[in-house]
Amino acid sequence: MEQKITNILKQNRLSVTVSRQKILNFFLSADGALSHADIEKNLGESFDRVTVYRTLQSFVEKGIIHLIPTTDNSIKYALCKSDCAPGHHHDEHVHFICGECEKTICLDDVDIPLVKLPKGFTPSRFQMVVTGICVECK
Amino acid sequence: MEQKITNILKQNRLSVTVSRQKILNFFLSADGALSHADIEKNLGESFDRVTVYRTLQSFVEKGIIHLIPTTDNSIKYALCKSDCAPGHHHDEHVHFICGECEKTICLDDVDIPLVKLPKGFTPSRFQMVVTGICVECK
DNA sequence: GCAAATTTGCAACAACGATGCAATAAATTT
DNA sequence: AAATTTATTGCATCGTTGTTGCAAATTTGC
Repeated sequence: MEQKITNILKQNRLSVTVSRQKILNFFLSADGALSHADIEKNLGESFDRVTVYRTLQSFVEKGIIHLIPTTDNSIKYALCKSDCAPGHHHDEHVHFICGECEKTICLDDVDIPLVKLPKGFTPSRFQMVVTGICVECK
Repeated sequence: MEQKITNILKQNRLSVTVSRQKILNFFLSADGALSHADIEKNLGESFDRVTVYRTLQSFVEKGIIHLIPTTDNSIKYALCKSDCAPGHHHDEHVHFICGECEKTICLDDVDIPLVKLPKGFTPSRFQMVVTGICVECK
């Protein structure tokens, strides 16, 4: 586990630091998407807010995690599947936001269906968010 | 036009005030989705920030406008089609965010395709965001 | 183990959004 | 149409979120 985390960081040409290891570890153990606040809460007082922000930024840039669109002015991050590469994300799955537990869940097995756009629109990325009640909450 | 705006407000049991009229008018004349900042910029110094926030909130509650999910921690609002009702939105169309001009466009004619969720998930709302380059930008 | 390159923490700052309360404006009543 | 009730606005204030510059501390490569 320890080794796996180090490998992921090295593969992405990121220095292996304690904060990056801890944050990445938290993503690997978490079941859903995480917000900045979730991470800070989990890490306690060990790191500065700024460090967390910068760590998340670098993870997004390297394609280790991806952003999930929300309507509530919050940013959520989730681990990318292994076939994500810098600049080229393969997170083309549906995200589910539970209105009860507020968790954001990656439905890795649910592909985003294709849609036909009007003439002239060139899509580069499709994202789909479903709101409702998750399995756990009922 | 003046009359149309007043009617919309009255139909939704909202007092007809200058700020609400101006903001609603801006939505009717705008082609894409608007952020709080867009609205403040457009209105100039005429209204307090708080008034704009509260106006947008009440419009969302009444179903006059709806929220659009974004990944950049900003809130965008767009006019609902006429068949929106309080609590029951019919904004089941695709939203397009242009990476060039940064505009968010409602593709009213593009329906969100149905997806089959895993057992136990009860969906209440589907949203789809496509990023890319819009007609205007190329 | 040492020098160069990164990363971290701190301080300060800006933007965004919420709330309580008094002043103002709109809707109702008579 | 004036008076009363009701709803909205503006102001002050506060908290959260996210950014930037810079010196101190770590990591990396040798």
